[in-house]
Amino acid sequence: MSAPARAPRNTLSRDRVVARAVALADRDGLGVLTIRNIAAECGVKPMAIYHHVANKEAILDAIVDAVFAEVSVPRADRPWREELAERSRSMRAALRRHPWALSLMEARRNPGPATLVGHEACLEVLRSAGFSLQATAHAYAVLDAFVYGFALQEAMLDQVGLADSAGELLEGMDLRGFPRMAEFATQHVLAEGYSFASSFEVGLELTLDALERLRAAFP
Amino acid sequence: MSAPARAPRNTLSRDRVVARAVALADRDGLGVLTIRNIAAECGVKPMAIYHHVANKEAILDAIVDAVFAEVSVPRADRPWREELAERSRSMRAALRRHPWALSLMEARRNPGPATLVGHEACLEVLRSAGFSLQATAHAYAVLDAFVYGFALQEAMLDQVGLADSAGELLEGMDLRGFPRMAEFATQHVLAEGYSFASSFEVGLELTLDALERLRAAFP
DNA sequence: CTTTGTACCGTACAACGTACGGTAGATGCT
DNA sequence: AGCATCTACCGTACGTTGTACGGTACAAAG
Repeated sequence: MSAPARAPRNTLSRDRVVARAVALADRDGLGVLTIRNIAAECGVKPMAIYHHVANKEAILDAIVDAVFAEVSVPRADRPWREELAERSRSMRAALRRHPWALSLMEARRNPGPATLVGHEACLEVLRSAGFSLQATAHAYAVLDAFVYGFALQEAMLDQVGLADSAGELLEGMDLRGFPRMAEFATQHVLAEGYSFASSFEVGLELTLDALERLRAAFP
Repeated sequence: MSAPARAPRNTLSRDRVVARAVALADRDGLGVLTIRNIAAECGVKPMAIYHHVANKEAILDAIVDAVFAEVSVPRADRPWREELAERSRSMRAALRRHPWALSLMEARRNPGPATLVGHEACLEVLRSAGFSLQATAHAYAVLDAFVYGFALQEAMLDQVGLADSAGELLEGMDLRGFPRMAEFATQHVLAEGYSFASSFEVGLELTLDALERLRAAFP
């Protein structure tokens, strides 16, 4: 009789654990992201995980940073507006691929390398474009607020089930007493070609316009 | 011998459970928000909770709505810009009093009455101010994105320990290789009178300016 | 004084994170 | 070749979680 199914050696590594954890969260949500499930996803028994990561917190830190690693890093030698627009689109796309990242981000304590590199690059772009320290602070705060906030709203809308045929949303929710929401739902949301996402580009351009004004206002 | 310490009747109610849960989360964070702790906070044994709420999910739904209930509701018979500014400030303040609310919001499935009332009022304000349905959709998305996103950043900064004397932050973090962050930290963050919060008013005004443009652009 | 309904409680269970110690396969030394 | 050592994976166990199920005591009603 051979030994009872021990995994071959070196099936695991910190990076593999993190990658499988990301895949698991993408597929089934944060709720099933348990050490036992991650281990199973890696084809390994639970306690094997702990030889590659300190604890579950470290995994959460790592998968958040993995999301940031997917975001395009802006370059200071090209026009700041296009670079920041591209990074913003890229960030929103990443947060949409990994909707669990937002609720995790808020509670993380340790930034992680990809996060830091991204911050550094954005600061470099703004400073190189002639934003003062004041203007940079305001600009970065305002732009990130828009991107994070928009992604958060998209995540919330997903939950509330706008993914379902929006007609059903109407039936399920009782809109008596909410005439404006009813109007909005029937005449706008249900209209041909509506998508919440379309507000992103509109808002992004307005926000970038605001940054221009910020640069002038805080020289 | 009398019975072993049974709580007097009617010590509990759904509202009391929710209120104690909010207080507990404010004091010690989401991590300790367990049924057992909530029960203790209410002076009651764990299973008593379940006679007033269906399950923990229902409590989470309820405390999120409790936060929204603290936010000022804008009035359509006054200037839209001031009303929405006031609501935005009020929302940010509420999310700062209850920083756990943001991470919860993303995953909530059932809006709750205060949430719905708030939405209705904002739509009413915009529509009454002459925003078209298109403009209203974009405007509401952009404004809420800014407010939620700003609050999210404030929550993240709290976690990363900007609350500590910012000098310590610098020592703890290794900023070699991140010259712009170093510059930013030493010359701006550490400067007299710096506060991240000051970007809120700046961003809010810019965002409200953007709404004006939106109204004109989508008639 | 009994009946009934409601509000609180005790116990139990499956699933969680993880401490602790064990074991097997690879590697290095002689 | 034989042995020691190191490393990577595993089994067991403990405390804590949400909550199903059934019990119990108090209040009101008849």
